[in-house]
Amino acid sequence: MSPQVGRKRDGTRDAVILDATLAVLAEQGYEGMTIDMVAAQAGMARATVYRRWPTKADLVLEAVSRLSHGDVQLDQLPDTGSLRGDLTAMIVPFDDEQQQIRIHAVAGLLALAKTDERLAETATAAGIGPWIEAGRFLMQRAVDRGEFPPADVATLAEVIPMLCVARAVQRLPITREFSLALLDGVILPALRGGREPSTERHPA
Amino acid sequence: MSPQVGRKRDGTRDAVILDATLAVLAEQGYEGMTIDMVAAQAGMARATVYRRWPTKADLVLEAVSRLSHGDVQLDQLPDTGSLRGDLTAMIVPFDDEQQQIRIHAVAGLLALAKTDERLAETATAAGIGPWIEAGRFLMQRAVDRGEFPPADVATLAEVIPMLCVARAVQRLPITREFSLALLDGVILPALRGGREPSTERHPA
Amino acid sequence: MSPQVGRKRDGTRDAVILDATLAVLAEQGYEGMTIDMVAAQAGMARATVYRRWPTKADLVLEAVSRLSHGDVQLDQLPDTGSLRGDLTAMIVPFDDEQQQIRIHAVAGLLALAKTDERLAETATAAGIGPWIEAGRFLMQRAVDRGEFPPADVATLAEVIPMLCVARAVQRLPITREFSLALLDGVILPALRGGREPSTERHPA
Amino acid sequence: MSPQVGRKRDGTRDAVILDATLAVLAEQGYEGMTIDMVAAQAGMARATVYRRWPTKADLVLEAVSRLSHGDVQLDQLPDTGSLRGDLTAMIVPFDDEQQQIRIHAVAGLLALAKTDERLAETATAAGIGPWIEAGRFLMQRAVDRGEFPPADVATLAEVIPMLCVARAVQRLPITREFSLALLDGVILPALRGGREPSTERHPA
DNA sequence: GCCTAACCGAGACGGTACGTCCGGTCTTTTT
DNA sequence: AAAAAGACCGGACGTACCGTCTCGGTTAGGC
Repeated sequence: MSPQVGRKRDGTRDAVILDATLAVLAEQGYEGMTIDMVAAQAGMARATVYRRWPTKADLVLEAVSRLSHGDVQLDQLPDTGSLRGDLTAMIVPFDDEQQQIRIHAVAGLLALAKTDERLAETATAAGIGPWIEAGRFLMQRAVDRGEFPPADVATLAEVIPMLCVARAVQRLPITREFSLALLDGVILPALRGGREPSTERHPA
Repeated sequence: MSPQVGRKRDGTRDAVILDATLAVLAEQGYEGMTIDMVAAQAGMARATVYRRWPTKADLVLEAVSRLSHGDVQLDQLPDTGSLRGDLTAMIVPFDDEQQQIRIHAVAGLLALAKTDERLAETATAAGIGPWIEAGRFLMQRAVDRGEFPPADVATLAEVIPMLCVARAVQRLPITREFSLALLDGVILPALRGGREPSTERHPA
Repeated sequence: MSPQVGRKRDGTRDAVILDATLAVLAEQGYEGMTIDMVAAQAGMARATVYRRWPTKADLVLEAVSRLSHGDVQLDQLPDTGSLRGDLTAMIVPFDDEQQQIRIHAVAGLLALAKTDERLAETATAAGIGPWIEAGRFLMQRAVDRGEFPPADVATLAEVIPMLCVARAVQRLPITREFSLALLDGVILPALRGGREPSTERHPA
Repeated sequence: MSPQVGRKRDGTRDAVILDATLAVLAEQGYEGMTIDMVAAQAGMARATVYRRWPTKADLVLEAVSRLSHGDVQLDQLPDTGSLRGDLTAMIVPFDDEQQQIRIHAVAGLLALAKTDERLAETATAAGIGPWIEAGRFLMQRAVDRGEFPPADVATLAEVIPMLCVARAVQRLPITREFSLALLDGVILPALRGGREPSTERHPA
């Protein structure tokens, strides 16, 4: 169809630009981020960025979307035998700097949700959706194998990622300790607590 | 001290401007909001806005900060006898439009958290801080009177507000059903579950 | 008729304001002049200025108009016997600072001529009109008594004032030397030259 | 030297903007002129104007400065044999509309002379300087060839241009008749009159 | 090995919001 | 009622950024 004559677009630049976008986004937030900053960080011209993504929003959207590739795959999830082990194994690598950028980028992106209709559901979904989905899968597996009684797994799976993003918005560091506190203070107790409303008092 | 000469600043206008700010912010997000829009909505000149707040960020910051006044008071919290009753009573009024604006304004403000250092801790804290604090108080009281075993109340109290904001960011409505699902699916089960790690399987 | 209750308007302030206007106008020009500057220079509030003159243009107009009062009167013109003596006598007092302000104020006022229709003919007329008129009177008298042949006195009378203003516009000082050069290099030669076109060469 | 990378600035736009500036300036004066008006008149964006001239004053300054290009050249002055013929030939083309704009623009610019130090000598010099210089050249030539006795040519050359500007300030039209009246009523008589002070009466 | 089309860097351009400043009006307190 | 102080409305100024366009120069392919 397209004879594809002429110089080919340098495909390797896409990734460089997206990385630069994430870096600037994490540091400056959406407001403070400038296409010029991204281009400078990536070491190329503004036009090269615009040739690939028509607007700042598109650029940021794809940059955050790419976060879902390559790190969390449902078929490579840990299987330690207990949910706590599984989730801990998943949480630990989030200590590295790459993941810090990831979460802070999502936080920086929230600016757009109100402005750009398309980002409404996509933004956070792309950034932390796979994380949520992985957690949901692990929890459901634990329930299915009888480790816990039936529970509102879908809602529980959102808790850790969302509260991590909330911390990022407040410029607080996302430490493993914090994630583990959520795990032991909210997720596991909730799963142990089961679905039925508690009306009787617990035994003193 | 100062004998206060000259025409007095019309103090009632501050509130009008802040209300207009919240309305525009909730509808357009920080990006889409314009000082002109706010001034037009408030029915006054741009300069009148700038006389009070030097920058758009300052204006939005105070608008959201004011959210913490007048609606949630620790000494007027419900006391129904059970935590579920208390939290339900607190959740229900959040159905009204004023509270919708409040939450959506916080969501619209997140854009700034990365750009403006001052907003880092203040933004969310001012918007939903009192809400979190009230929940924490009610939960602690329930634990203290033996309704639940000891728990990480501080963390649990953040869950409902944060996830509501997260929904607002995604342009989803904050319904009472959603809040109650969080209550019954996360908070109460977690409190019932207690602090100790569960290692044994639950009885089938 | 008017019972004239309340505090009386302090009539002395008008002159203070007008003097301040001239001073600022001469220094800053019309563009650079601010009502605030005038009020500060006069040591009173802006409103006090506006109560007397509705607009900046009116204020400046009257300030410059007042220049025509009190210093040049047709019935008190010098009469030395020769035109050169008369004009020299009239020129000399223009060395003082008051007259410098006068001329520089006229120059500073020119800004308005294009903007404000009313100032079109009034502006320069008020500032230098009496000066022109006095010169015209003296020249006509000299012609009438036979000191010079008939000449286009009306036009000649404009030359010195206009070129002085032109110098003021260029921020050059208006010295007596300059005025005398005009007198001896333009006015008197022109009057000597008479009205008839010169076609024959002058005798070497 | 500089390899001139990037899109080239459209050089033709400078002239369009300057023409628009002169047109608006002549019509509205400096006060009434707006960068938006100029941009609209020139058919381009405000930023395009500001990219070339940082301030309104700079723009107007250059617009008026450009007036000195292309119309009065010392090596193309008329040579009719008599000074009156030369000056008349030079005056006549000033009837056209382009020259009207020129003079009125200079008049409109005078507003700035006091505000902007740079305009002090440049403004009028650029607008009417070449005109003055041309007149001075023609007069000096006439004196040199013995058409007139020695005279203060430098001062005389300023008379016609300055009084024309003065008329423009007063919103009066600059007609050929007016210029000729100056020529026959001031310039030529003054040249005929010569340099020596007249003390004796002219013969009846 | 050249031609051609597309790429790239650099920056002009249109448009729009920001935050400042000033002219002119209005309000409050003091004299 | 005038005066001092200053809030208020309206609008222009000059800056910065977004997204588009244009320009030289370079780099693939296809012939």
